[in-house]
Amino acid sequence: MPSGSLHAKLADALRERIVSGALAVGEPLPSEARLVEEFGTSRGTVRQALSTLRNEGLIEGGQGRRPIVRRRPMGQPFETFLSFSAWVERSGHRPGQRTIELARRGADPVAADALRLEPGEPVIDVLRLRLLDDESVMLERSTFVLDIGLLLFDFDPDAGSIYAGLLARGVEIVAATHTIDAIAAPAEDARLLGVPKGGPLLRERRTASLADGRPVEYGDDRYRPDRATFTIANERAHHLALVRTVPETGEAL
Amino acid sequence: MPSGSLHAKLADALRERIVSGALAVGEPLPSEARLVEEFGTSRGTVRQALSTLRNEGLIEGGQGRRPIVRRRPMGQPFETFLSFSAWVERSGHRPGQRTIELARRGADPVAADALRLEPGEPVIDVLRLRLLDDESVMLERSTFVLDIGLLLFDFDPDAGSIYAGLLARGVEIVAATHTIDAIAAPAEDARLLGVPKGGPLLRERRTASLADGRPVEYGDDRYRPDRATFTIANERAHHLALVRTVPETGEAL
DNA sequence: CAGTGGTCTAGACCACACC
DNA sequence: GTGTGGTCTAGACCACTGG
Repeated sequence: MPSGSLHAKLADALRERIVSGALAVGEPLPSEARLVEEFGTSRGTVRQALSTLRNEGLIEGGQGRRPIVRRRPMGQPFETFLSFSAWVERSGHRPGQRTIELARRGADPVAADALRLEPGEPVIDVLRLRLLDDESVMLERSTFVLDIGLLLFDFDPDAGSIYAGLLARGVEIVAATHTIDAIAAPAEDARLLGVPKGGPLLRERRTASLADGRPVEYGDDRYRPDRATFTIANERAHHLALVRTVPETGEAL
Repeated sequence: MPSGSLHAKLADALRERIVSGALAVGEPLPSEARLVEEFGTSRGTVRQALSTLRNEGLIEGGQGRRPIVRRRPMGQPFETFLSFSAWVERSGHRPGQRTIELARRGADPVAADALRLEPGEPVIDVLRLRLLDDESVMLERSTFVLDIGLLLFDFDPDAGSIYAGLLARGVEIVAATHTIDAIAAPAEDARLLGVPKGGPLLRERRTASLADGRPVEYGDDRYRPDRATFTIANERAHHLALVRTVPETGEAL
C-alpha cells in the first residue's frame, strides 16, 4: 500500500524490512548514501523517510553513527490501547471473552455526554467480560452510537476484536481519549471479576472518534489491578509510549 | 538559550511567541515565505523548525492552509509527569507540600531492585504529602541513590520541585518509566490522605534515569482517585500525550 | 485565480564516530 | 583520515485551499 509520496514509500519499504526481521534489532540501517543509491532519490527524501521512522520509535541513533533498529517496536501504542486481545497475546497469554449483554436502549447521561447525544437517544450497549488465561481480568462496558452499534449485530463479538469487525465494515477509528483512575468495586463488578466488593479497580474510560471527529464509542473498562497495569515510557524531548502490562505474579501490593 | 542550530533557534523563537500569547490559540502562523523573509534562512530550515513544533503538538494544520496554534498546548508531557507543582498550577489550582520525612537508610528490596542496588545499601528516602488547594491529594515516597539524594539536604524540599533543585545542581533526569495501577489504601496512607482504609488509591510508580541510563530515583506516588486521574490522547499514526488531570468535582464514581 | 504548504532535487560544509 | 549523519541553501514543481 504505497502511500503516494516518495518518502512515504521509502519509509514503508524500510519499515517492512524492520518488522519482517530482515533488519534485526540493534543492527544498523544502510547509510543515507547507500539508500540514495538504492532508491535513486535525493538525500533529502531519504532523510525525510528516516525522520518518519525515528518519530515512530523504530530507529534511534545519532550523528556520525548509522541509525540502529530499536530494541522493541513495542507495537503500535494506538492498537495496543484499542485491542484487548492483541495486548493479551503480545503478553504471551491467551485471551478470551464472554459477551454478557448486547442491547439497544436509551443512552445514559454519562455516555450521552461523551457521544454528544441527548440522554435517552437510542444507542447500542455492550457488556463484555474479558479473560486472560481463562481468568476474569476486565469488565468492559461500551456504548456505541446507533448507526455504528447496529453493525455489531452482524458479527460475533466473542470471535475477536470489535474494532477489527468494525474496520472490516469501513468504520475506522482514528483517535481516542483515555482517562485512567481507580474506583471501589461495586457489587456487580466485584461478582463478575471475582474480587471483594469495595476493593480497588483500575478504570480506563475512553471516547473513540472517527477521522471527522465524530465520537462513536464511549467505553468504561474496569481491570483487576493485580492482573493489569498501564506503563508509560518517557524520554525528554522524545515522545511517550503507553502500553498495558501484565504484572509479574506475586508482586507486592 | 539558543540551541545551536539555526532551525532550533527558529523553533525557539516561534515557540516563545506561542507560549507568550503573541500568537493566540487558533491563530494562523506566518506563512513559510514570510518566515524565510523574516529570518533570512532558506525554506528548508523554516520547514524543519515548523516540523519540530508540529511534533511537539504546538501547531497543526495541513496543505494549502497556514498552520494554526493548537487549542491546548497541554504542556510538555515529560515535565507534566515529573513536576507535581507544575501540574497543579497549570490546572488552575494552588500546589502545596509537606515533607514528612527525609532520611538516610538502607534501601528496601523493591527500590533496590529498581535502582540496581543491593537491598540495604544506603539511600535517601523522602516521604512527602502533596496538597492541592490545601487538601491532601497525593502521598509521595521517593528513594534516591545516595550521591544524588544527599543533594536534597542542600535545599528545602518544601520550597518547590525536587527535580528543579536537582537540575540546578547539575543533575538532569532525562528518562522515566511509569507504571499505573490501583491499590487498597493501607492504614497509614488512608490516615494521611483522609480516605477510608481499604478504599481505592491510584498509584503511579516510576524509575527515573540520567542520560547515561543510570537509575537515580524510584518513586511510589499514591493519589486520591477523586482528585487526580491520568489522561491519554491517542491518535492513529500520531503520538500519545499523557497528562495528569484534576477531575471535575461531583463526578460520579 | 493567487497563496500556501507538500515534495523533491543537487550540491555544500560541518561535527562527530571510528579506525 | 574516512565515513557518517546534521545542517543549510536555492530553486523547482505539484496539490490543495481559499476567494
